[in-house]
Amino acid sequence: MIKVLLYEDNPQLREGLTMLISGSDGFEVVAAFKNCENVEAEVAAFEPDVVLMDIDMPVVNGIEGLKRVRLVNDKVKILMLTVFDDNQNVFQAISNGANGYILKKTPPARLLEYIAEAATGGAPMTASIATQVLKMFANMNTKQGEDYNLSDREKQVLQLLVDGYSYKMIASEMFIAIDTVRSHIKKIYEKLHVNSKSEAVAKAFKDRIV
Amino acid sequence: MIKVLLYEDNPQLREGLTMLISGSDGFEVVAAFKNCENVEAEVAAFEPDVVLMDIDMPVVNGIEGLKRVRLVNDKVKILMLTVFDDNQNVFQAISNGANGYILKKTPPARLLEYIAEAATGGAPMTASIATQVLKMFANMNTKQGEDYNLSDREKQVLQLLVDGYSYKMIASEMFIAIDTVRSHIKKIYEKLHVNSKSEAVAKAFKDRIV
DNA sequence: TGGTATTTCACATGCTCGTGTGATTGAAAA
DNA sequence: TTTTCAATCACACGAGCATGTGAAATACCA
Repeated sequence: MIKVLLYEDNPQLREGLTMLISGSDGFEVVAAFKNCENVEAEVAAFEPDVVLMDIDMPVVNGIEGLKRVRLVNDKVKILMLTVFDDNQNVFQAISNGANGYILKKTPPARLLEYIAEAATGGAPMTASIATQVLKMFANMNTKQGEDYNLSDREKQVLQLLVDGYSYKMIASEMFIAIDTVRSHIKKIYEKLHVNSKSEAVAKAFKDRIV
Repeated sequence: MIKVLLYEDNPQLREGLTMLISGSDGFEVVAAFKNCENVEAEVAAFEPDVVLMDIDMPVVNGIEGLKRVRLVNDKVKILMLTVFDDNQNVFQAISNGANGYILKKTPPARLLEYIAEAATGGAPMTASIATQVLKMFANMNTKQGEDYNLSDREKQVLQLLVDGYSYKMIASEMFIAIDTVRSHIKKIYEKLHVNSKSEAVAKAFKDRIV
């Protein structure tokens, strides 16, 4: 028996979902609330396997509720439920440890499958959400900045700069004269269009040169 | 009719998959190869809707094949196929624009569903993979650095340092004396355990203070 | 009410950094 | 073969930065 705890502000939908879930073999709604004001206590009290959490709720919304639960409980599965596949919310939900993210327009039979999948450690997602997640993932690892055409030696110097080395330290680390370090750094500044050590370091981080 | 292009080094499995897919209504294997040596040309020639790409192949593996296709074609759907839900490969595949990632142990009926889902823009994933993806996502956004107990004023100064301002510029920007800037920065260095501008900037980036 | 932390400012010293100018070597490209 | 460029080193100057010491006003907490 999969125990479900439900958060949904719309009374009709709350009723409907409760009837759907509790009316199905192997599923049971242990409680249903209209917002997350006391979500920590409620999760602790009812010990659900899966929490179905609407995102758009008054007073305390679903994302906030998710955060609150995760502060004290990493085990319970939390399925976010929403009308829109809004980019920002998806990101927020996943970053905060949601186990799945499904749209309200999901057909009832599918919803039950998703709940079961979440209960067994899966990560059910509506197709459009899954696509979004992959795209976000791909994007955030693609933006390795422009190629500034740094030579190998210049890259080494920049790396040491980023690691907090002074000119003197770089010189001894690389077995070259301090004036050579200067001349490398001068070229680096030209190529990065900066004119100080700290700007170069900042740019190295921003553009993922290091 | 969904046109599938298949890459799989194992002859038995290649045959089996071809028969399964081509034997199903609405699906057709337009060609099958044992590695990705000429994947760009083959994708261009056969114009498949979905590419089924094994990861572990000799000569040119699936990840490399994925990269090659994505250099010239962002439209075709690419479904990665593998025996292991190996963390590194999943990450690589998704970062390089794969549309889905499924395990070979997937039952035949399910495989066809997944292909269809990929063709219509979804992102089919085996449950264990989906879970991994969410965890990776959650982890990479959780490491919000320690709290160094910087005061508001100190945070402002640090922000300006990161943006490449000199002491003089910070002073005029904040309407305070340059010596005040110095004293703020001295405190910042103490709190961050650094002793230079560029180290502070680096630490600000690393620990997401900015 | 007194300790603590923040914010403000001042003066001084010495090292670090940015820049200018110039030179040599060796390897790769035209 | 000449040109170009990366890498190396040198000297010098001035501005910027790190640090030390000291102090005063404000605010908050116990």
